[in-house]
Amino acid sequence: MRLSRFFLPTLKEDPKEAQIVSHRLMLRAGMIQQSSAGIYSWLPMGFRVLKNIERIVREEQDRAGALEILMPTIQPADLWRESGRYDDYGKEMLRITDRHERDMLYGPTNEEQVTDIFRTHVKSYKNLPLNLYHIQWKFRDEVRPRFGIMRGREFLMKDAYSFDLDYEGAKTAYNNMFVAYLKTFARLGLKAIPLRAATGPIGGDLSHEFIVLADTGESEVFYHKDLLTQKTPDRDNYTAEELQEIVDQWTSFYAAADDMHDPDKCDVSGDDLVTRRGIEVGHIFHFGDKYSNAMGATVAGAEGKDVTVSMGSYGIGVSRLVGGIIEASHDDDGIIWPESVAPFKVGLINLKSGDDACDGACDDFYSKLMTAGVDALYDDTAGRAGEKFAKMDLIGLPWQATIGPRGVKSGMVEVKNRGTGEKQELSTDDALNLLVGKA
RNA sequence: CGGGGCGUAGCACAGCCUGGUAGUGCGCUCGCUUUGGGAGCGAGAGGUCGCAAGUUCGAAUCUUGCCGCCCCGACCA
Repeated sequence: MRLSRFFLPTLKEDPKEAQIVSHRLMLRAGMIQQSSAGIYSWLPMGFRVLKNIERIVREEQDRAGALEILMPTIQPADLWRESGRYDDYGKEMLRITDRHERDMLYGPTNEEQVTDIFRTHVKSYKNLPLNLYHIQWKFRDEVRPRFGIMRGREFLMKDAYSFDLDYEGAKTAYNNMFVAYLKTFARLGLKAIPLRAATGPIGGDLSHEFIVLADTGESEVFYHKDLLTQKTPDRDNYTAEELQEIVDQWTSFYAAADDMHDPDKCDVSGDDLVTRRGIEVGHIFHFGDKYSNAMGATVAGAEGKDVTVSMGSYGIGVSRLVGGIIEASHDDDGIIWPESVAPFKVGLINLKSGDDACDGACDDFYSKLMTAGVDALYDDTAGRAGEKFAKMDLIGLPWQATIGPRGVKSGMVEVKNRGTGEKQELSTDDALNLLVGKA
């Protein structure tokens, strides 16, 4: 993509409403535009990152055996009356009345909707286990939206729902998602730690939240330092026993958010206990028959009798992750995107647009990158060098390739790693090989 | 939901107290000079001062009401 043809409204100054770093950088890097409190438009740069995160989340859900569907944003109130949550949910639920005076709502979550799908079509234990997920916009009318995209009212969430015949099956489904989450967050370049969590209004008796460590996180977390050095599971198709082992291993270390942390009951000694701040980016629940019972989601068991299915739900805040990743990965100059989610892999800087030699070398290098399938943003604009460097650092592409009058004669390209700041002068071919290898 | 703050050009802000032709910097457009870390000079474009009512000869400025947004706390993917 040529920058001259792109839409990238960057800002030199900090918008005053943006207090935390991810919000500031997202606005400055032209990723989002606020529409109203807690509601944002996604501009091309932001949308690309959002889609990359969504893609990774989807791939890992698919690998874990979950099946993607798409449920609507607008739901009928009657479904929620069945579960009893229409009255329980309170003002966070955005309620809408259609032209026929029917009560509708903008879904804050989809347990009722998915349970309705399940009970309509699944009648036999032979069709279990089943895990259905979707990646859809949610709306929760938060009293106080803040932190930009991190706590919006409208947000993109992956939510999966598992259906099993009994508790043991449900626990395996839960463990399966637990492991899928470890893999997902690792691919996103994040250190995410699972914490035992209170189950809250969704109900149930087993729940973990996944926290990304970042200094600007909303809550304080306490954990054993060895938790961060655990090996991320990397295989597919673990058996139930293997899943349990992995979960047992990861949960054997002490980890608690401030609301669950009790210094008296914490047996981790001083140096081993780490205290940091974190952002919740995922949450998994086992809640048994809370919804299946209320809504009549039963299947015929092996003995021919109806059995109420055991369910769990598993959320990942996809849009929140955009902010979460920035919180976890930035410096004074701007964002540092992990390669897996970067909007482009390489930023190509033409230091002297309008100069025939520079233009020629850059155009040539750019077309080679494209031919090699490297997603590059080519700054072919007439700006000055400093301005181009600053902008490239701000938007945080993992690799920068700079071609200017100095190197063009000798056929050299300067390649910079945005994360480490390391620069190297390479021949065009070597630079190309390096960047192709990374993409 | 309790407490606090702010609405003036795309962004950051001054002007308001003490009413009298709407300003500054950045950004944007054009020209020239520059060109390896957010350039210099010159010339431009861009604002019904959040909305409404009131006071006044006259309101960005004073009064009242409304709307919007942000921050702190309690609550949440």
